[in-house]
Amino acid sequence: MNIYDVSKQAGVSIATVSRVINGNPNVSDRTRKKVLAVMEELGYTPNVFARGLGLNTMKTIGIMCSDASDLYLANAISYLERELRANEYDAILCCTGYNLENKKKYLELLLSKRVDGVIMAGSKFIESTREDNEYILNAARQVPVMLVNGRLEGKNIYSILCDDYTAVYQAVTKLIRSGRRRILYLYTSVSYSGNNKRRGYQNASMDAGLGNLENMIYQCPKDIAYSRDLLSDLYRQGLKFDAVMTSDDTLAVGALKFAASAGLKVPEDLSIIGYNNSLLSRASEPELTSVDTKIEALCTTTISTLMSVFNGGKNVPNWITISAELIKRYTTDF
Amino acid sequence: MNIYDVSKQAGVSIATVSRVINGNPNVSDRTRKKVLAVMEELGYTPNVFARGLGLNTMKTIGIMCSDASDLYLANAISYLERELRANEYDAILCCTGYNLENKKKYLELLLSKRVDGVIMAGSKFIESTREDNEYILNAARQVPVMLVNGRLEGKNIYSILCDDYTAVYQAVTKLIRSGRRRILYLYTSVSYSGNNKRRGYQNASMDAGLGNLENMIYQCPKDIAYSRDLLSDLYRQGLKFDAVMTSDDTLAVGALKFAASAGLKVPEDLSIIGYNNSLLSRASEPELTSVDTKIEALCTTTISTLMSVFNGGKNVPNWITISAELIKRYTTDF
DNA sequence: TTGTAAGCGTTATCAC
DNA sequence: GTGATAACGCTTACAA
Repeated sequence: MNIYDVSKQAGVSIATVSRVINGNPNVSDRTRKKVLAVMEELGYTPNVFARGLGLNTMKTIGIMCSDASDLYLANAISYLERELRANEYDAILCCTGYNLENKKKYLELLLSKRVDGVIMAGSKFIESTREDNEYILNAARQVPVMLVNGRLEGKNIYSILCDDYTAVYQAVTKLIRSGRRRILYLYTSVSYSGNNKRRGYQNASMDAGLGNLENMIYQCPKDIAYSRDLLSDLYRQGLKFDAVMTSDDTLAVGALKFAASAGLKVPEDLSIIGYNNSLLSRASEPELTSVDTKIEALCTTTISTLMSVFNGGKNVPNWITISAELIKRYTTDF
Repeated sequence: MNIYDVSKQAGVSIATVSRVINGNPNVSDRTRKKVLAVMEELGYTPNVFARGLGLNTMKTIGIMCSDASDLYLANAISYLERELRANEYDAILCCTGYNLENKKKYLELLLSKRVDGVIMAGSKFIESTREDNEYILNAARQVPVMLVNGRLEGKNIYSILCDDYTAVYQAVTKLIRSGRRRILYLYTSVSYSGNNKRRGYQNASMDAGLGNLENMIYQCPKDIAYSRDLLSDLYRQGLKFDAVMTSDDTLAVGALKFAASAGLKVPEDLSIIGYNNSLLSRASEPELTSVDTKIEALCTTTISTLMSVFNGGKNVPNWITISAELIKRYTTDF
């Protein structure tokens, strides 16, 4: 069942059938209807491989993410896929993990599959040295590369991010204004986004005259139990703190568990702010005040930008920032 | 840059180059090395579209899921993708939502993309009438269809599921043995898996001489607040219950919130059991006793089964069941 | 508006 | 072992 069968049955040439398939206007209505009818009758479906060969594209985008089961990334994937499909693109999913060599390998793999573009979801794809980011710059020579919540300058590379700096700055400022003085900052990892959050924390406390609080900053694996135990340890060691700002809801839930175990009241004795406004922020008790990082807006913007690139749009911005929003719940008293 | 360029440069025919690419043993070591060297030198990558055209496959599997941001499905997707990639298959992700027409449309779409197989992740693809499942039977005429946690009999259809019946039966039996008599059952939706859970609940209470408890069974949207409010309403209306068995951790978290608001102690006044052993079961306070439904095992089994089908394996079972495991935490006192 | 024919870059079947 | 060469099913100039 191919284009020849259809053309024969419809009494036209394959070129005409092809025109009908591709919506070419240079076909008489009568012919178009006839061909369409035959296609329907024969249950004909164009062969996408042959099509890909001729057009050198299969309208497919590679989505790379470190871990599709991560709450934040799972949401991102869901939105990205929805938007891609709305634009008639398929999404090939590629979970890379966190190892650089694997990320390189998988990017190569996607390119060898001739995807029309690559989306890197999450901040874990940008390394600290220029050399280690070379693989992305190289990829961008072949197809547009979209960084959802990552930042890298380069031709054909587009960064769409949340304004994490301002988000944390404002959240911490609110904590300070509500009377908190010893605010702990817990973060999971260093990345462009991670650095911005940290800067937001430090600048907010500097601007409020509390110093940069270097000794109030702690890294912690993205794990509830780790976070809880880290805080318990610090508490036992005598560190005083009346608030915890985190870079992820997971850590905030850990802080909540620490508070419960230490007999601290939230938010009276300990205020806590989460990040990402994930499901966790509504599952915990009390529910977390958290920063909504606007994943959906990030994703829709990513895809619309990508489509602009495909449509040859001039002046497509390489760097788009979206504002976050602080969602107040019950772990803060402002 | 194509196979002709390589063949010219290497001084062999394209047939030989093709043989090298495809690991055909009928090539002398000397020639193979030569060709490999030229491919390397020229940075040649085979064109997957041409390849697909010739082989009529691009080693791609369509993964359908209702919602990639759902905790359970996000995990499933993550495992499925990992296993597919380990077998050198790509995964095209397709989030369908819950509407039947959309599910049909997307399945059609995937088939028109000539995927080599379709995986339906989650129990939401099987409808209650034979007629509404026809679209799956039809698809199975073209490619193998794998149902992860769904059940449908048919040629070329493979169901891999968790033994939900036994899981719930045993969990409820434990509740009864620990002294609970008025056990509420909260479930999110009817499906093959949903029915089995419900049967497990009913049979356990029947077998324990507590009757079938028809009036203790309630449906509730998969939402923390809904679950909390439903229980609050029932409680206010005077319904007595000393335990809640749920079909999903989300509902169990809602039960926890209800307990907190009603001043009920967990597990003393109210025992709660969640389902799926998701992140939520560790984020809540106290942490949920929950049924681990072995998603990973389900997914690895799904892919290994699919590979057996591709390899022409005879006697590939159409129905595989995996046992769940009850994870005891702090919302039960057994 | 329609048809002819030349690609597109492989794989696979023959010969040799 | 290796090389011609015919598929594979489409798109797209170029002609008519």
